[in-house]
Amino acid sequence: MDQDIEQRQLYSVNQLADELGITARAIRFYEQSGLITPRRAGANRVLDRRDRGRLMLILRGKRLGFTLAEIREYLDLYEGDRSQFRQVQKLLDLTRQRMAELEKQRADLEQTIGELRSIERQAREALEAASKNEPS
Amino acid sequence: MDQDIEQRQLYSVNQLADELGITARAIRFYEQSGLITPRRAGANRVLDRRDRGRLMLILRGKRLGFTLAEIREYLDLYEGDRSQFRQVQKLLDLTRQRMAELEKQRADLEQTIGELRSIERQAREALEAASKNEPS
DNA sequence: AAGCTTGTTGACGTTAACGTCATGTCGTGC
DNA sequence: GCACGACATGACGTTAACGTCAACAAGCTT
Repeated sequence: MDQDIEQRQLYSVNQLADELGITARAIRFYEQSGLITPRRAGANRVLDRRDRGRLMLILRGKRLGFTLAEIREYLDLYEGDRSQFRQVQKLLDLTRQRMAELEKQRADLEQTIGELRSIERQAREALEAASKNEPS
Repeated sequence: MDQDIEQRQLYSVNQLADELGITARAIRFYEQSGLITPRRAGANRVLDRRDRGRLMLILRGKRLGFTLAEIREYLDLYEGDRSQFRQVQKLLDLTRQRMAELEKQRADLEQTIGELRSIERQAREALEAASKNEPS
């Protein structure tokens, strides 16, 4: 069925770790922290597309400076029970809260990038001026 | 003179810590790490506008997920010797490198914000639909 | 003079997010 | 049947960025 088709692609810890540029230890740690729940074949972990997707979200979260605990909440946003009022309310709250954080971060980012651009321009001009005065 | 006018505003560690929403311990730690070098009045630290500015840069850097070591490099960009070729070259390199990082981060950020918006919309619609079916 | 406040310097504790062994198991090729 | 490689599970080590606490000093205030 569809599931078989969709989830045909399977990985071992090391395979996926390699592909994502992390270590198997990290993946095991994420599992232990409850961020992913890969299946098993005997004792061995078997990761699928879904695990891969979550791992990519985890890595993005880390790049954005979130802790694993925060990332966990974020992941829950995706798969929370969307049928109950309370759940949806909480979802809405968390989402808005997180968005506020991210938008502040975006402002910081824009400003910093702007300043770096300015520094870069100054440095470039200084080099150009120097090469005019001292054409080796 | 101008300096006296500009730097009239002075702070104790705790004053400035309060204002910036951090602790005095953190400020002392930043000093120990070489990120700031406040003056002294006897044994007591005396912080001025410049220290305040650097601290704000430090905090912004942290919000952007940089380590203190990286922030230190970043701060040096602002006050590095801009008269020597090697220095300026290095400055240019570091700046561009950092800008690349930040622009990647910005992409991550845009995508995440977009996803959160979508989740928020879904949650909002679910709530609205529910309130139509069950008008308490 | 005594006490309170606000500061100082160590020194040690803490948390997050893994890294790094040590040791054990399982399937496979030879 | 045995070596080998890939995996597993503890257990302990590590780093960054402070928190916390003890012990002390200086400057008021009563």
